[in-house]
Amino acid sequence: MASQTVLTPQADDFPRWYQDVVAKAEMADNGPVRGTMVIRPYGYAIWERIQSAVDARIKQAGAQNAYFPLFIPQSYFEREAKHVEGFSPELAVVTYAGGEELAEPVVVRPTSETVIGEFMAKWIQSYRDLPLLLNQWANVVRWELRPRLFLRSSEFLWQEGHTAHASFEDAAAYARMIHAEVYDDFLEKVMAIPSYLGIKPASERFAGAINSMTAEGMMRDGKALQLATSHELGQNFAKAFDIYFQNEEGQAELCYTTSWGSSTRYVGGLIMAHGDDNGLVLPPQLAPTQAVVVAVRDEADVNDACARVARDLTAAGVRVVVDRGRGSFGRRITDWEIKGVPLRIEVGPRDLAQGVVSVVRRDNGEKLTLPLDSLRQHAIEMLDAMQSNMLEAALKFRDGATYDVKTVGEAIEAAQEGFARLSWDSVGPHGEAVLKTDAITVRCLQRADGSMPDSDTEKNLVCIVAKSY
RNA sequence: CGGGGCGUAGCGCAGCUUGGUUAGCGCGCCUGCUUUGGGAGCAGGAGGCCGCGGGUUCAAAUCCCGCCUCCCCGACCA
Repeated sequence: MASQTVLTPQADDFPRWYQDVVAKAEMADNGPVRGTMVIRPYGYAIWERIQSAVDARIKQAGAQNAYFPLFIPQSYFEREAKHVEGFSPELAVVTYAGGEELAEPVVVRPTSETVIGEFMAKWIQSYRDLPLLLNQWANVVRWELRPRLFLRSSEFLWQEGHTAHASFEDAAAYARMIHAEVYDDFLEKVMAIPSYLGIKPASERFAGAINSMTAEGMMRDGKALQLATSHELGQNFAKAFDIYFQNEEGQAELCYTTSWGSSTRYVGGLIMAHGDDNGLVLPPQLAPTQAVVVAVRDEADVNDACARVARDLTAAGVRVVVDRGRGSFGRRITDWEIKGVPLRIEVGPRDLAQGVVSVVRRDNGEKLTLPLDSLRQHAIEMLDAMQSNMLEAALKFRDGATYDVKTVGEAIEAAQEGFARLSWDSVGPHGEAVLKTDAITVRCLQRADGSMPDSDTEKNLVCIVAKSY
């Protein structure tokens, strides 16, 4: 009966809390090879909902799904100097297969710009073939030194978009559109995570890009997490892979390409942006189970009533499961809380005698006693309210922990508990080096009004600096 | 790669200093009964190449040598 701490409190040890949640909510396990991850059914169900929401937006943006191979000839990587330089340290390379040494080693893809570039060159002949808008859902491998489940694993799942365009302007506009209408829209509307959108300073740019955009979310411990990224690749990959098209005058021109990606890291962000000391808190739109109907006791009347409630809510489009009354009540509801299920509907003999049920909201703990006949409508309203409340709460938390400062010294102080925002001119490459000694980085550059700059050479930019995952 | 630590049941650990024959504890798991409105109680039970290899000894989880692993802190990334 005595309630003890099930999870390490966030304030005691945030990383430990994170591990506890991942384990106790049955989201993932470490794989047998260091840095690999087993995604368990509950974690995968969340990922599938993320995937479908992101995929729908990608298709809305006009891109089509395709699939390219896991194995890439090593020579492809060597064609783009910056790209090979950036990725070499984390490549997994197959040198032995089929019982013998391979003539040319094969790289396990860490990202697919190179293979896809090769095929873009083959498929693009004329300006009529442009823009070419591709996306793939795949696994990628980056040999990580410091792996953490969902946040940084040696193998992870993601989507990577790759496009080719006839002009710099068209490529830039498309990458920006993806960033705003796929990533930011998804993060805000579905994940309920507000993010700072901006461009990366040169030091943090993708290997081979001319410009990298990012969406930076704030976690509950005040650290930053990069949740998505979009790159303008200029003509770098087009040159390396001969991606030419004939223009309307019949002359050969190099394409401009983009790439953009987001991954299972979303799940880590979800945990850390919304979770509390009782576990996960899932935005209703992402929750595999939106409401659990908990039978207080394992009795026929109670179970029958639970089944009726579940049927009613399912008919109204709510994702429901019934928890029949086996095992102690306290244990069961604690488990549902750890899993972050948005609504808990408790049905017991005392409720039934009065024709009511008790409904508890996961995000704010609000508990209501509602008549059975109005439950359906209230449940839908509560789910909607919770979805928008979570975004508001996250926004308030983030804004409250973002400090406007003047100097690098003040930024270091502010970054101990949140984000610091200051003029980019007062930081620059030298300031970045100073910040780095405190494990703080420039997360992104923005215009003073918070909008996305055209490039890092724009005047009067501000930067957001923080510790990060 | 440099510094620090760990390896004993599914998980978390004790035992090692001062060797001693059936290797313990908590959680979890199985069976039964009683329970069930905030992590239930009792009883019974299953589960171990004590990281690997060698050595010392009548006897090694324990002492010695070698190796391996994983974790934590300093250079990259979705």
